[in-house]
Amino acid sequence: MVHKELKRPRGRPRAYDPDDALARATASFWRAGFSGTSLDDLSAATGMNRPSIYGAFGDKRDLYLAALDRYVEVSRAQMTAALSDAPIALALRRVYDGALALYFAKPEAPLGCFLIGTAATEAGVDARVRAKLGSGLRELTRTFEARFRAAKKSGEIASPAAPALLAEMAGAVLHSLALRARAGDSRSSLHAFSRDAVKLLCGAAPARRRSS
Amino acid sequence: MVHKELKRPRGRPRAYDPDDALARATASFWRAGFSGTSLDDLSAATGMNRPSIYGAFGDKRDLYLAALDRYVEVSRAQMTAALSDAPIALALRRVYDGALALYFAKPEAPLGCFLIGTAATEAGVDARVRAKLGSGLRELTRTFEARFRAAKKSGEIASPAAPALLAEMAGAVLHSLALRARAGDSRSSLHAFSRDAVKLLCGAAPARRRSS
DNA sequence: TGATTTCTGTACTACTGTGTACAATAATAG
DNA sequence: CTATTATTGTACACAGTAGTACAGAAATCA
Repeated sequence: MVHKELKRPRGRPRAYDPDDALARATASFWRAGFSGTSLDDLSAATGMNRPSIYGAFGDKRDLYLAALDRYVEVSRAQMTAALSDAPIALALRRVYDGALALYFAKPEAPLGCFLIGTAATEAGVDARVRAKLGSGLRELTRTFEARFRAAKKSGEIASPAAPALLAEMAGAVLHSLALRARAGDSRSSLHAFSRDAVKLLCGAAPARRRSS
Repeated sequence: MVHKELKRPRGRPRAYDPDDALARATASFWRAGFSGTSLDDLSAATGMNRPSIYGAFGDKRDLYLAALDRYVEVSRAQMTAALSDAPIALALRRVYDGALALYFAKPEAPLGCFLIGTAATEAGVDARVRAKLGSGLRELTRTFEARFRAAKKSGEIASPAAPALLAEMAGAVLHSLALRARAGDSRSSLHAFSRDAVKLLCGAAPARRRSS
């Protein structure tokens, strides 16, 4: 963001940063869901007045869909980074640690995963949300599967289970962490669960570090 | 329709069956969530007019909390029945099959689990909902754990993993099924996943599977 | 400078949603 | 039959909500 304004557009400049505003709108939706968040809430959170919101993002539903897209994109990037350049067990631990850091980012109330915490409800009435939720989750599973496949090939995995199954199980653990975080389970208990789950899925033997 | 009434109360008789009305209200909330369901929706679904709803259940939030309680109660009964009097692998398959039957009960749109589909969102803003969601999920895990503990004792389980971990994993599979059902995954793919997961958790022969 | 463009802020409309007042209704009790 | 009690149905009050019209403001362009 150093060299940003190469050419300023014609009219009055925006009083907000679109990406920052979308992040703040996401945070609002994250807390209360789509239906539970009003435009006044969004206006207060983003600092934008209503006409600016409409001008920038369209109506409330468009804004929510944009927030979903952004979340999926950020999650994918974070997960890909966590999974690369590490033994499978460490990689999985990094994925789960990163997820928990996100789910417990706000100290006042645990949020869990944005998709599970808000899109799952909206999926019941909005096919577009359901499609985004489904594709987001499936992509996540595919990413796990690719990593398990590689691990299997390189002999990291003791379990005889197929990579596709291990990927679905690893995804299930992530879903469970997300849900239970929002349900009020303690971070430490979820952390412990994630550690044990990794051992179970990757084989009880420690990958490259002493087992604890 | 008419049961044997012991003694009719004094005033004008109710035009509705409270338990049936609660079930119908649950179905409405299930589709659109708490905030997405209006009192007009609830009135139409239950056949009760608004004052009758207030008289019978209190306000909208009270009604939703009652729906949650009812759902947890029904789920517990169904799960307990599925887990009893069967080898662990069969018992787990019955639990998952029963869950999928519930999640896909409506042909027009997959609903998934009522808790995950609606309470997870509301938990972000309502501590009572969060508490009910949390206790409901934990009780479920405890039920799994008791069954795994018994299975371990009787030698049904090959895996060296602790019953508590296996229970959390079995719960995670259930959470994942519930979520993915609402996200639009096919029933058959979820059924296949549940079967393979049971094999993995109960320590049966490895499965060769393809991703779908 | 003045014209043009684009965004901002206020105010407003139209609608939806929750909760309630009150009279009518349908039963029982004496 | 009359009094009493509990529920129903209509109608309404009132707040919240989504979306928009329009004038003013802040920039560029010629």
